[in-house]
Amino acid sequence: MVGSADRAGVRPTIRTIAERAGVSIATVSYVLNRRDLTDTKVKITPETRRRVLDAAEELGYTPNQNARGMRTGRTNQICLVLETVESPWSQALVTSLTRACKAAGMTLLLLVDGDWLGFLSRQGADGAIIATVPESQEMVERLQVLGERGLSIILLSDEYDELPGVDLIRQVQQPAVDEAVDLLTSRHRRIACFWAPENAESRQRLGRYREGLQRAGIPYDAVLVRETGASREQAYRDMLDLLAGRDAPTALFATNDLSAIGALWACYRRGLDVPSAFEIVGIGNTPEGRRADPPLTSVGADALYDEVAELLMRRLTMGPDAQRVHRIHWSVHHRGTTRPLGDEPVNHRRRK
Amino acid sequence: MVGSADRAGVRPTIRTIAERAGVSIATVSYVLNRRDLTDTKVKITPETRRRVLDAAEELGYTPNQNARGMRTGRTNQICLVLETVESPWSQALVTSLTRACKAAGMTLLLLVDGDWLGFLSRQGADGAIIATVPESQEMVERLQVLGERGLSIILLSDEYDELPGVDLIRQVQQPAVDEAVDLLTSRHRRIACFWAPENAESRQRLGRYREGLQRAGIPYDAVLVRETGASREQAYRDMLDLLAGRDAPTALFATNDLSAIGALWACYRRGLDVPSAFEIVGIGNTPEGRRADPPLTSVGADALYDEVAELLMRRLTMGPDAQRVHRIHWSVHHRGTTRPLGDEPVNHRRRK
DNA sequence: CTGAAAGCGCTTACAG
DNA sequence: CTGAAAGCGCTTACAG
Repeated sequence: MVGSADRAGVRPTIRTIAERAGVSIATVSYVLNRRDLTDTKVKITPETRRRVLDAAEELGYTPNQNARGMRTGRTNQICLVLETVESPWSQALVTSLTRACKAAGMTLLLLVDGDWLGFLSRQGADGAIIATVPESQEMVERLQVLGERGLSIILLSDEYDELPGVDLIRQVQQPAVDEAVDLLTSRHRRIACFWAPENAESRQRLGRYREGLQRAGIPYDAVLVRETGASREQAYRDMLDLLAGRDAPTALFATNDLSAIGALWACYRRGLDVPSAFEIVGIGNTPEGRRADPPLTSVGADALYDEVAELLMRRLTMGPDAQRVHRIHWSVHHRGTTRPLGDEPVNHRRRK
Repeated sequence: MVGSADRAGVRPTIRTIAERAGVSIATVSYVLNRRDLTDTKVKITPETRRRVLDAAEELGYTPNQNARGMRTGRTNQICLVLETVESPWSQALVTSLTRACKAAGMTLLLLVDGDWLGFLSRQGADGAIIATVPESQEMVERLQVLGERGLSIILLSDEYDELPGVDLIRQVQQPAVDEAVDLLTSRHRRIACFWAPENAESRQRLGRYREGLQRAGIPYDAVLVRETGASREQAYRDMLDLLAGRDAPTALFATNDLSAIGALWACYRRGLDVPSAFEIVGIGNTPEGRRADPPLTSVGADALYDEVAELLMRRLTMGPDAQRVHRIHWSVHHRGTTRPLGDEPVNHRRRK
């Protein structure tokens, strides 16, 4: 004697369970949400509880998130918005947040290059980490509105001093970036720069490179500056090209870790030892760079990824507080692709 | 004279719009869903339409996806379940699906290593591509139930002959893998193998390697077989180690493209030319491998990623059809890390 | 100890 | 041309 809800193709609801267990839907809801165990005002006999649980089990019941979300306003979902999934930076963020969400019993949803603002507007998540740059001022405003309506939003951006309604993670990059450039200019006169024209941060870093050269009295040479993007392969090719040319560089300032890694292979391919014959500095301080051989010297934050995850969890549990702008200071992480500090300058190889 | 819904922190609903525009909520819904333009039975005067649209605009209205989803049963979301976001294989899938979803006006959600079954059970998406192996038989059964209840599911797996309720994409790997092994054994006697013990497919490929050696009468040498995982870095180190040892290999059969790429760098670092002095075959036919220098010879499907995307869209628009098992045949993609076919065998380098 | 009922924000068949 | 009303599947304050 099966009810209509037993037909294949029909999802069981709490009503189906209630019928089968011979109780009201309220009782089913209480049992399923363990309200009878947590709230002293709700009392259910163990026997009723068992019947409900058994019925749910037999029917293969799973709650309808849409209904639940509409009622409670919560989704138990976190949204991470990424520009690409291919950068080591994104991957580190995914790793940190996956761990944090799992521990908190939440589901992490990645949104790559899609209509994330629409998704969030439609109540897709309780919190969001925006690791892509909003394309327009209007998007920023809509983001703020969402934040003011109660969505926990963390924006990773240096573009704004503050943004009411959202948490802003600002990275104080410049001092450390300048320090890295100065390190190279103190040891080299032919320093290549790899950058990504499509990336605003990379453009700024190119600016720091140029100013650094100026500080050191080194003339700017356009040949040494290559648009590699954030690509191992293009960097590899450009580096081969540079090394084959006359008056080749002896060091590289790469505006992202991936292009630094690509350059590293090119050095090996040409039999150039790093760091004794060639020095490389990357930017981002990514796990990927740390795994290179030798590990990449890189400018970046210390523990950005975990800090983001921690902030999100705090917001979700405690709500916003006064401190909504978070400054993360960068530093130079000296590793294997630069020689130890205090090393005397190498004799600059001149073909002339 | 602002209504209560104008307060900050309160989302406007169609009711708010209706009040402001002086119409019923039904009219608002019709206008917002363009029913008045598409359904001849619904007629709204242009003037009313304008009033509704203006009110929605002023209030910053966005539909509540939970309510809409509960009513319609649709989410307009697609879920891609991935084991990791770091493999080139995953990335290629993300690229293809992002494009397809965008074109179809759907939102692609990535779920990495989370409770994807729970997410799908709770009606999180209209369709799902499962590119991770379900951990238990029970999960497979739950997946089938979801499929039978109307969720469009595509499972990428060779573990099952068929799975009622879901679309199965099976990859016919073996003939092509054997062909690649035979190519190497016809030219080399010292052939390394890089594999990933945690990966079932990789384990099978190791089996094909061993059988291939046997076919060619080449003794199995455990020294040449390394557990590199799917990691550039570990493969790089293992390859350096192998090349430094006595009786070094002259070719590599890598069970995934990433480890093949890592080995390639190691060859360069050691000054070994590829493919003239060392040949490498990877598996996966990934974009990442194609971007290597030289492009990696790799065994894999031709256009797997786009085919998956296309199948999904077909299911979403037309529903399931009789053909629910899809076989994709692999082949050997000869590129730059192997010498042209027909080349005479190289003289095997022996240190002895 | 349990149930009837309201209501979350939508969509849509139906009535005017 | 437009509106009143039912109902999607839940949760929860309230009444017994």
